[in-house]
Amino acid sequence: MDIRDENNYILETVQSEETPSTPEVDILGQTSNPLHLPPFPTGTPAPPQPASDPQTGGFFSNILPEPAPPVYQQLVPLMVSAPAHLYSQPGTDRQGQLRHPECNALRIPETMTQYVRPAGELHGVPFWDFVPPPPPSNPPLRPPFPTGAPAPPQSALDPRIGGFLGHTLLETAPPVSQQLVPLMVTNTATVPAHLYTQPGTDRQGLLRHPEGNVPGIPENMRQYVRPAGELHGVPFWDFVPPAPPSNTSTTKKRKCEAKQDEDRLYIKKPPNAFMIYLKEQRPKVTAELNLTASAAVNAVVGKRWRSLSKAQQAKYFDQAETERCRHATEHPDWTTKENYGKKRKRTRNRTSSTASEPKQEAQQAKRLCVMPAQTQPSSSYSAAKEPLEQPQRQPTVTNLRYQQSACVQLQNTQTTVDAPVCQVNPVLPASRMDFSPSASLASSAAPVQLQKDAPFVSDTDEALLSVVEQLDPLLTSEQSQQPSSPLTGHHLNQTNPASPVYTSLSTSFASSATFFQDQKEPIGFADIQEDMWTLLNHLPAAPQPDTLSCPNIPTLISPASLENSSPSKLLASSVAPTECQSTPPFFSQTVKNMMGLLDDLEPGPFAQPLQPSSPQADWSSP
DNA sequence: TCTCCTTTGAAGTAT
DNA sequence: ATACTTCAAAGGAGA
Repeated sequence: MDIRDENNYILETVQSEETPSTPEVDILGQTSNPLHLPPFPTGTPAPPQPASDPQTGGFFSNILPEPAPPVYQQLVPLMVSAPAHLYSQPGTDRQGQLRHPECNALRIPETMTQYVRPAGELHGVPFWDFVPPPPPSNPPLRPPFPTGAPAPPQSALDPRIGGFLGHTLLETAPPVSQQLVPLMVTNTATVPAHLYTQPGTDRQGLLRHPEGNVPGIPENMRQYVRPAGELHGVPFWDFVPPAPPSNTSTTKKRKCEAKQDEDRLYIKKPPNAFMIYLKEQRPKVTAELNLTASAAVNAVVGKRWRSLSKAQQAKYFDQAETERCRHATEHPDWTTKENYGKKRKRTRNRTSSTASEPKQEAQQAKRLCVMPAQTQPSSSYSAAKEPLEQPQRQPTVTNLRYQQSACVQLQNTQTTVDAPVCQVNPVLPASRMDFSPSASLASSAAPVQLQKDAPFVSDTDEALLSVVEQLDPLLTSEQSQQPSSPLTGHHLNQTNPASPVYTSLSTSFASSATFFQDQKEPIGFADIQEDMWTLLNHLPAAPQPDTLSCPNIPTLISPASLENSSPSKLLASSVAPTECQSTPPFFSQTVKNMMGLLDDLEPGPFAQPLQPSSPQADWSSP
């Protein structure tokens, strides 16, 4: 009789007979289906398999006796071997089952002894194997395999651990320093070395015992393992805690621990998105700007990072997430906490030194908001900040110096479309902007907004950043690459450098234009478009351009359509959202046109600095 | 030789 | 919950 007949026999038996529920067979719920990966236990019990599993045709364990492999094959020993107390702590029993008082093992009921036979011992705990069922041709002398057995434990292909459990653990798992959870150790770190390999094969290319097909434990790893027992004659290992120091005196113990701490492999943090970007951009910036100082290079890269769109940054966030997952897989127990204090000298020195206090304050202040004194009436300081976030430090005499110097720098610094070091109305770069209509209105209507990231720079910071700005023509060109584009910082400053709308427009327009020139996908187009329309609808009437270059849609813009048309109407009429959404290059052209319109605009309301006390300024009425 | 500088983001600690 | 701190990379500069 072939296997198909055997399966039919078992299924028929399951369907025809009401199988008794025997919850005592905790250990017997292991699937022995050789087609499945061996469900090596990891200590976390999986929910029971539903009895109506379409794949198995019934409760899993009901067909267990059928595919149980002969023990001598040793192919999947763990599929049928499990510690009886797998899911219970000594002295407890969630299932209310009888247990051996010493080893906490399940007592095998008399009626079940015919199904199992000893397989070996691990840590003195007996393991059992299923006994192959009788030939199906005979009438069922024994009752069908009882239901109610638990589902198989988790697969050994735990994504946190990886493929070959024993191999991976030996390489990456830290020594287990205590045996408080022996079964956890056993379940995760004790594994038959040949679990996933056939005799004579080795996916990992490990040396193996010619008979037991066991990978040789590397010499430098022997200190971390010790024999745990044998199943079917196959040795199992446990990770062991590092050998305790021979001298137990506290001092020597600490020294030993310190030594071990030093010797322990230092696992670095996985890089975040910016670090990946930094690593990628650093050589480019170094070459382009002929910079050698890493600090300056990093500052440039930081600016470029902020100028990226969310979509462009997403690539690096994805990479960072991948790195993070890989890191977690390789070092499942590692946390960033382990590296704390390893590089703390710098901060310790800094905080302990009074001489560096101004710099500390400058560093601290860089995280805070700045309200420039010279470009903003002093009386408006409180008014400006009142409804907004309060700086963490009042402008005392000490830090006022930095505040003022920062403002001097504002005038001397060639303003780019990026957020300057210190600006009247800090505006987020386009990449950080919320392009929702509400946010757009809010940003344009209440532009005087204290921004946490607005730096509060020191003299040296200023000097460095000033140099950086001068040394980074690429950034400026990147953000206003088009020679025809009027949206250069210089031009905007001529119009009104303090205009928040212009800053916002320049930032968002330039970034949008650059973005859409490079972007192959219309990511976020609708939002940006909406934002631009919102802003344009609040612009004053402007001299009409003679022509509107829009080669992609010549029929949409006729001379007639230009009559009595505001820029917003022009754009609204010329740019159909759905059309643009599918044709980003067209939108890019539109952005250019919008820039042209902006260029031709009179200063209008921007001639007067926006009063911070009137956040709901009506831009449509000059 | 060691620390700082400089950036952003993630994660930890402190309040 | 929020603010603050530390670390990840890099290499020159300065103590």
